[in-house]
Order: sequence, then structure tokens, then C-alpha cells
Amino acid sequence: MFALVDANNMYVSCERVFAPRLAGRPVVVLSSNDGACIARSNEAKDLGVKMAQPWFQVRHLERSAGLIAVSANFELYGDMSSRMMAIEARFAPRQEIYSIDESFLDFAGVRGDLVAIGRAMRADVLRETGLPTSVGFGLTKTLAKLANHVAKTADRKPGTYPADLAQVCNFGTLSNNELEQIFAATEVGDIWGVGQRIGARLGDAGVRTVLDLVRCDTATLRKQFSVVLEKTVLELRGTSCMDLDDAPAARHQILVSRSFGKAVTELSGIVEAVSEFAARAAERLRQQDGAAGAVNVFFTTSAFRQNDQQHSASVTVPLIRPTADSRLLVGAAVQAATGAYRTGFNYAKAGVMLVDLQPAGQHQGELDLFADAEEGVKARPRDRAALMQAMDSLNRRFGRDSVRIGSALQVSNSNEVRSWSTRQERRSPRYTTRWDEMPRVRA
DNA sequence: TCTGGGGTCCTAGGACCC
DNA sequence: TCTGGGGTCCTAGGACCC
Repeated sequence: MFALVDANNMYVSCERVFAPRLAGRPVVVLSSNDGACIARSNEAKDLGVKMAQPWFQVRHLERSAGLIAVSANFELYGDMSSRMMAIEARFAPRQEIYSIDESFLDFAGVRGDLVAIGRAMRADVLRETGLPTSVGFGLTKTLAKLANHVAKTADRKPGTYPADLAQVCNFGTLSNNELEQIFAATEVGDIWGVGQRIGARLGDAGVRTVLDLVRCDTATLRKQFSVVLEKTVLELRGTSCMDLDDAPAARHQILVSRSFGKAVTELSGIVEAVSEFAARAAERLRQQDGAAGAVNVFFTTSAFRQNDQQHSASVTVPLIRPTADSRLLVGAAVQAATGAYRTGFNYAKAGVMLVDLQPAGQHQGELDLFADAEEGVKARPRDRAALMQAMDSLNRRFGRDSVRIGSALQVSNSNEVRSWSTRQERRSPRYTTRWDEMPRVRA
């Protein structure tokens, strides 16, 4: 038996823990540049705010409906997430952390009333972190996801599903008949693995509810759609096709990308941004003890600005050998950006992707063959690793960017506000991860 | 004026090989 | 006129997730 536990409106709930004035109010959390709504409280959903909806489209609700918007504070959310995950892990032998606000738990072999266990887990998470959660139990991961959807919806919109399934929903206790009624009341698009495109195509074929879908012939689905959809249907019928993954492998790619706060036209701005993104990606690469075989750099104009000439560049630079050295990775990114840059465009977004990732130190044998080819970076591998380690630990201790790669600083002084950097005008303090931003209690 | 930032998996088709 | 066949590997793109 699997459980899927997730926080309700995670980002908004995190903000509410430290700002009680947000309780009961319509609240949205905004993406970088305060561009779009990436989380909504139930009250904001009721006002009709859609996921990923541009802020300028709903901004009028600030005055007319008391909508409150805050900038995303990912440092806070990440820390709250790890606290929540640790509590959930106490309740089952195995846990897969699926996203910042969701984990699957494997209850195989656990005895007792699962609904009672689910309620106890909710209560612990709420008491220890302040975050409200929903819990769904099912024979497969897809069913657990659906049970979770039922738990949340029964709580939020009474009438859709039986009221006693609110907050904690265990499909294991339902009869076939009851389960069919739930399937019939759920649209295919609400299923894990069916998005907009597939949902629309299924709709065209007359398959609208989950009940319609589970009655389809799997071989036909496989032929007309994909094995992914076939697996989804098998899982809905109770045949487990997806295992719990409690030992996540290292990432296959590392991406750092950002929309600019203001359009960038000069090469210098692109180079600055790309340098910083590459340095940030390299940090993450070293965290997983990996090395990158190639660096991809892209930058693009905005398709939303229809009067602008459009241009997208994407260049991949292979490295002489896999590395996690920020200097080499930043160098490669700058080289790629310089080569692909074209003058006369309003660039709106850029990114750096590290690809061909592999465990660090796999290529020890061939090292010195190529040493001279890495221009400007003269260091033996061991010195190189030590230097990067020192840089990472200084940055951890004294704050991000205490030590940086030179080329990221060449163009503009680090103290001045760079034109491309993102705007976040409404960010809350990082209450749980910065000493100087901790909440204060007045006696 | 203003439109997120990460990831994963699968598939089709081309390059290449014998 | 007729112009092999089967396999692997890689990449780009599409779909999905939160």
C-alpha cells in the first residue's frame, strides 16, 4: 500500500506560518520577476486566479478583492520542506521525496488502521511545522495520487466526493462500487500522467472520466498514445507498474535559467548572466559529486513581445574532459554565449545546462595528457578539487557569492544592481535559514 | 509595461555500421 | 524498370510532472 502526502498550497502555507495576517485571505506567490502566480491559496483559487497566470492579469484583484501577492522565497520553502519530509518519514519504512511538497510512503507490511495513521501524520506535521497536508492511500502510486486528490477536493469542495474522505482518503477501504463512483466523478485530466494534450485527445475520443479510461483496451491505448498511458491505466486498475524510489540517482542534467528583469541587448549582459548561471550550476554539480561532459547555453527573446524580432540561440560546448571546475564551466559558457550572440535583439531569458553528467573522478588516468589544453587554468586535478571545495565552504559559511569566479565580475561591479537581474519586491524574510532574518518574539 | 524554473521519460528519425 | 536489411546509438522534440 502506498501513501501520497502533500502540503496544501505549499508556498502559500509556508508564508502563512510566519504571517498569520495571511490566514483566510486570498494569497498568491509570484515567480521570479514577480511575473506569474505559482501558488494560490484556496481563497485565491475561488477568485479565479489560475496556475501560472501572469500577475498583471490579476493585479486588479488587489484593490477589488483584497488579493495579497508575495514574491517566492524558495530558501524558506526548501527548509520547511525538509522539516516536513523528516516528520512523514517517521510513519513508514520507506519514503520517496517526489517534489518539494510531496512524498510517497510505502506502507507494505504496516499493520493498523491506515486512516488513523494518516490522521496522526497530518497532526504531527501541522503541529511541528504549521503546514496543512492531505493524505491518500492506494494500491499503486497512481491510485495513491488519485486518493490524495479526493482527500483534498472533498475538503475544499464539499459535494464532489463523499465527505468522510476529506483530508485522509484510503481507497483500500472502499468497495468496487464506491471506487467506480469516484472514478466516474473524476475527469481524466485530474489523473497523474494525463496532461492537457493527452486529456484533449482522450476527450475527442469520448473518454472523459477516469471510469471511461479504465474501461479502455490497454493495447489500443498503447498503440494510439504511448506505453506511459497504458501503465497509468494498469495502475488505476490496481496493477503496480511504478516502484517506490527511495534512493534517488544523481541528476542527469543541471539547469539554471532565469528571465531577465529587463530586456538585455548587449553581449556584456548576456555574458554576465551566463557566467553567474554557470557558476551556480557548477555548485550544484559538486553537491552531487559529479562532473559535466558538456555545457549548453541558450538565450532567447520573448515570444510575448510580438513586435520584437525573435531570436533563440542554443549552443553546446563539449569539454575536453568532464569537470566540475567552475572556472572551466564558466569559461565554456562564456565562449558559447559570445559565439552565439547576435546584435539587435531584446533578449528576455537565458540559461546554462550542464549535460553528460557523470561521477567525478572517473577519468583520473588520462588527466595530464590534456593539462596543457585547458588554457588559463593551470592546476593539477587535486589542487583543482581543493580549490573548488574551499570556494564552496567559504560561500556556505559567509554567504553566497563571498567568493566568485572573476569573469562574472568583469563587466560590472558586483555591488551595483545589474540590469538583467530578477526583481523580487515582495519577498518575505528567510525566517528559518538566516540568523539575521529570524522572527523576533516580543515579551 | 508586465507572462516561472526546474526536472523526467519516451519516441521518431537520422547517422552509421556490417 | 529494378537499387539490402538489420542493428545500434544519438539527438531533438514532445509530453508529462510540480
